[in-house]
Amino acid sequence: MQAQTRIAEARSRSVPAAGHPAPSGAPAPRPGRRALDLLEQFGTRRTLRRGQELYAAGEPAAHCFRIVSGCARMVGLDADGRRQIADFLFPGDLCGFDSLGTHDLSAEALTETVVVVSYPRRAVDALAERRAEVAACLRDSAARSLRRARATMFLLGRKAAGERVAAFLLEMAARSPGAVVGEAGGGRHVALPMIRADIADHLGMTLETVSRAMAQLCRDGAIAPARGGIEIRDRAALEAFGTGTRH
Amino acid sequence: MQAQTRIAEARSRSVPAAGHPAPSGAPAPRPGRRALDLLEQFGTRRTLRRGQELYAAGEPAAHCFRIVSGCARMVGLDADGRRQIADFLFPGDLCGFDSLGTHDLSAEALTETVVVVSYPRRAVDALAERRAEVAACLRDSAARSLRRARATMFLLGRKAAGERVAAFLLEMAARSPGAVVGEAGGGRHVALPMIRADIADHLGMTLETVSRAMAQLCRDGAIAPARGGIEIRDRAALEAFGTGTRH
DNA sequence: CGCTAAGTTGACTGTTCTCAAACTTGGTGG
DNA sequence: CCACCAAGTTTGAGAACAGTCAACTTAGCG
Repeated sequence: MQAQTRIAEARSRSVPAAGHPAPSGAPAPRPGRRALDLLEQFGTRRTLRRGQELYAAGEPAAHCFRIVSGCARMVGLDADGRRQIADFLFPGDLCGFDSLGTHDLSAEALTETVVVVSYPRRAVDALAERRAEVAACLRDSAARSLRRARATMFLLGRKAAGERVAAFLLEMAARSPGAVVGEAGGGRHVALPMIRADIADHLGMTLETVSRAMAQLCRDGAIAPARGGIEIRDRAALEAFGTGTRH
Repeated sequence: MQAQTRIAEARSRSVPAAGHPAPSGAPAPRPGRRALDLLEQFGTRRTLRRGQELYAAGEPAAHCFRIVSGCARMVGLDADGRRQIADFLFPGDLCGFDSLGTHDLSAEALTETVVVVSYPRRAVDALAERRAEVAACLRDSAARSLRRARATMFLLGRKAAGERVAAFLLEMAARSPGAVVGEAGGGRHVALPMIRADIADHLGMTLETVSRAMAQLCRDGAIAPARGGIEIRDRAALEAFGTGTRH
């Protein structure tokens, strides 16, 4: 476990463990997300097959999207072919709204079929211009993305392999479609529509290390393999896993 | 060098190396940042000493800030005392504008004195409500923060130690006060107001490893030590450094 | 001119990567 | 119906990058 600059007085002001401000806390009020209903009239439905792109990095951001069903991933590639998955997207999630000019990442369908609603950027901007509540909603959405990104930064910079996998599974449990906020955990099924390589590229590690960490979690009885994902058997064990190992 | 999921067709749509969309490219138009001048009437000036907090993580976001002079850091701490510096702030940079409800990170003065302008959150929100161009400006600012955060995620997840340090120095060169956009590089002085531990906590490594990487860069002739920072001697060498090593 | 904080360097350890092989799983076609 | 194949996953053995611990040097400051 890497211990440099270990701050002695680690007070209550700590970084949220996973992506969410309060993973099992308040039911997330999402102030005025209803405001986006005004946008619905401009939306057109689209269906994608697995691996297809909603948009590519560098492309002019002409459209934004809302996931209706299925899952997607937001992918960054560098010149060497190294890949970083910034985030996974589930039904209800927005993407492309926080791009300026061009998209900085690609968005790709993860499941066999993904249904999205596509909004023309011009319509979004025009509506935000006229209706302050829409602008506020978009600002709020961007702030939420930023908060999630920062939690991921913390995970990538300061957590050991085991901790990352455990945090990832807990986040998936909280975000997956059908996740019940405030669920006590235990016997909870968590769908993992992405392959190991995707998880690895999200967590900044190799797929082998992901596999090993999950095998260890199974041996510890924290999780159990299940069709298309895992089942959380011991939430406390999952939360504690990997602490005390960082290089 | 970690090579899993190395995508063969690494096309042109690649992640920007450092934090900036185009580090040496277009002069960054910043559409309508002038709009924030409307906010100036609500701003009050404040001076902080080194180590003092602008705000603490978890605190209600009652104020937002603009750095006038000096530098600051945005810090996340977890319960174990592990620290992650999400970003450094330089004169002209905004912070606290993208918080919803509470600040998710702390902001702390880095240099001996930091002068900031403080804006009451209520005034910011009220102005954004009435003036669409202000709302657009804030949305734009949040998008830029998000883009920077994603570039850092890529760096933390997929770059080797040497590459991280090199990318960091190049980013500092681009962002430091007095940075001339489009400067050819070579003989360029880069101020580093933060200590090694800060750099380490930003790059997700130990201060010893940061020190070793910088020593190597000096030996390679890419940089040279200079008072309060470094000097870039060979920009190309700096850009190429560390590629070909990732575990 | 000593004191403290910051930075450097060395030796050693270990977590994670790399390479490689075996094993599932699901789909296809003979 | 089952052999076969491809994609994905698991597991093992060894290497190496980066972390840990520790000593030493340098810089700043009263």
